[in-house]
Amino acid sequence: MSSFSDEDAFEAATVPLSRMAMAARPMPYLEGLNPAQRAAVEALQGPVLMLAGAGTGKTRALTARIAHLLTTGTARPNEILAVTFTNKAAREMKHRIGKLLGEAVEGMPWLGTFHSICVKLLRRHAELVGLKSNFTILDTDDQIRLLKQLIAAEGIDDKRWPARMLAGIIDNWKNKALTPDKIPLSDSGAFDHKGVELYGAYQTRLRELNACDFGDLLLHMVVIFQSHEDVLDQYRRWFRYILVDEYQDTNVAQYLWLRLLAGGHKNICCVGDDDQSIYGWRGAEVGNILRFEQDFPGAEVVRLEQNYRSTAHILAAASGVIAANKGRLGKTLFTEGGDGELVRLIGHWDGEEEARWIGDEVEAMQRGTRGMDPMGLDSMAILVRASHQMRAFEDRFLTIGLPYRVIGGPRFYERLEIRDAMAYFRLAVSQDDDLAFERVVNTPKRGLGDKAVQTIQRTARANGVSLVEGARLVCEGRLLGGKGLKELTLLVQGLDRWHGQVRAEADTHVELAEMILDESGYTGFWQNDKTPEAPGRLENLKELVKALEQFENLQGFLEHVSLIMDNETEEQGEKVSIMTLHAAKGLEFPAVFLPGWEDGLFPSQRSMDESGLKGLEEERRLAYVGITRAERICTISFAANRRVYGQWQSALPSRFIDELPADHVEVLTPPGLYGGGYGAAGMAAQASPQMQGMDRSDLHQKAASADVYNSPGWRRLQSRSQQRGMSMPSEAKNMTIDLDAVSAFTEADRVFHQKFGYGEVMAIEGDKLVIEFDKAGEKKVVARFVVSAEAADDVPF
DNA sequence: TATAGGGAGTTTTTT
DNA sequence: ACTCCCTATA
Repeated sequence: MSSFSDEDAFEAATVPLSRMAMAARPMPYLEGLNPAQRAAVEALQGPVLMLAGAGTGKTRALTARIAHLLTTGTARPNEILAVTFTNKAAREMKHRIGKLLGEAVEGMPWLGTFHSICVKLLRRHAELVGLKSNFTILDTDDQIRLLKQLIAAEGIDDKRWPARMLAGIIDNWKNKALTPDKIPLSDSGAFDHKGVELYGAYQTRLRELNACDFGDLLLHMVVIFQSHEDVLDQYRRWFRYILVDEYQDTNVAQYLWLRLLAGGHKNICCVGDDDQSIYGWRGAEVGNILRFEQDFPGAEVVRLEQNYRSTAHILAAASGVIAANKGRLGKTLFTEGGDGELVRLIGHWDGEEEARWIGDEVEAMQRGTRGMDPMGLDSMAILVRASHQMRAFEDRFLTIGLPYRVIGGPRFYERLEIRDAMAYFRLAVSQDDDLAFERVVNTPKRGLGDKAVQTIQRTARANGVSLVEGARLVCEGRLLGGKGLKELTLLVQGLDRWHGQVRAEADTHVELAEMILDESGYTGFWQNDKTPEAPGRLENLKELVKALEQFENLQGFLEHVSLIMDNETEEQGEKVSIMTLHAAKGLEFPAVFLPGWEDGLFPSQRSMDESGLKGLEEERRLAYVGITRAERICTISFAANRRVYGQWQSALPSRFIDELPADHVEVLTPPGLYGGGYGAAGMAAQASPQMQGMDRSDLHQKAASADVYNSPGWRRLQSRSQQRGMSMPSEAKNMTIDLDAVSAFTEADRVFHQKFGYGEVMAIEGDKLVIEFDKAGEKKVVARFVVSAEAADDVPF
């Protein structure tokens, strides 16, 4: 290809041609778009904010927009910068663009996550921030280990000032695009007044190691763009059209990065939903999306409000909750579908019963119930606020043999065995990788403990060489004793051999990887391990080697792996999904269960304590995200009692429950309330209320015990149900709300509690009683859940 | 050097 | 209650 004018000629000839082509070329991707989506697709020039409510066909509009840019000849694939947050979203988008345009579309090289795009850019310009282009990317573990060393070097007590904390502080600064010299005075007290200094030391150390952490990928690029106008200009011309997904999740660094790149042509289209901003705690700034019109004057704002996912009742419930937030851009979701089922609300005695009920309900829905078609387990999901809530469900589902799948959890590449294996690969590629050496020097056990490692470090530092070189010197100088010396010599020889193989490219990199894991003794280490996890770990190692096949060589693999490996182990089989609300964002299920709606748990107390109203509003958005995941059936539940950190605690229903619009909610009666919950009547009712063909109001009449009904939240539900013409259990209605429950007891009283049985009052603390139970030990219990022992004797449990 | 037991922490999570 | 991490101890 001649260096000039092929491109120019192409350009000159194709502009008019492309116009003609535009008229002629079919645009099937426009078909079936609603007017708002179509507007968002066709507004190609200038800044556009696409406010896309949950389930409004955002990805569809976004991919159609890209197809439109390409089909009309407005941009070529490599001129479009399209950014997502996760690899999954990037893959999905690639896939869908491919489908829209047929196989003809050549890969979009600049469609990817913020991080993967920044890595590509940073490898080109690494020298501008003092790195070499083959820098390594540290993950959180490496980061902590490094910081620990720096903290120790400063002589700081890492008990009071843990490395994790410093890592968090530094991450926050990086999220805000603050380099060590830019930290505001107000932050100077951070980490015992040593934070800023340590941050500086950390950055220096990273540079020495030719490494950077995840935050640096963005930060370095922002610094480069800010200080090298020529580089910025180059990319401004290069990326003629910019698209951003999940804009409400961008942090300051990402925002600056985008603004710098879009600064020239301002052809930037940001897609997002301020109501689904749930990542404030990791630096996301809702303000970015709220400010878009100020940042880009004259921006076109398109609202996608027609929802294709949920029934009208579900949308109304979600809208009712989110309406309590202030400072929203405002959207009104609507559907052309039917009302569907009311959102179901149910209170339970405790968390175990809640899990039991949901398990039964899942099975009932699987069979088909109340005239509804049977539903596959894949169609159902349980969404919890915090991962520890999953346990109750796992326990329950295990006992009843209900297949489930937990989404989330540790990422593949974060697993111990994967990281160990990677460290060996890293060392084979580059012997300068001190962090990798530290990681594997005694894994598997080689009798090289702290003392040996210190000797190696001292030797390395004294000679100004890497740890591998230091180890070599230690071996030559026989600075270690018998077994350790022998093992270390073997290790160094192994490293040299593998490094030689990498350079010689004698074997395929897959064979080489297997050889390294084998010869290092790492595979054998897990084969000899008798813990139950060992087989799984070996399996993971196999998968790692398999993943290698997709790359040219080890180097290529290492460059990308930290950014692209994720949990793509697609388990087969029909299973109910259990995951956190955060993990559920972007997903949808015909039936969704939202358990644990209790104040303190959801909204999370910690979130409210730490971030006040802002925190509460983010929790509310989380509730909104949860409800809008449901297509047809949405079931919200709460428990009056729950074990928290080993202590039983009672809680009130979530304040979000009050915000549900009554007209769209149906209050179900908890089976556990019949006949005391654990007696025969309770079990019978609980087993299958629907199957027995009982009307709910019949069941209501049978309710006997109703402590849950004493909570203010339940009383609000009660009055609401009555408005809706439902009848509450007569016992519950007549039950007096005994606000002075505590005063009914004195120390040494014999009492009875439904869950813990008989016990003796030891002390009174506020509205709680400290009770020494005969069987369950000492517990702190809210007084109204306790009756005197004599009274209990009269009730047949 | 390996391991048992004390102590502290315990929302959410991507890259 | 449970887990992780560190330290004292064999």
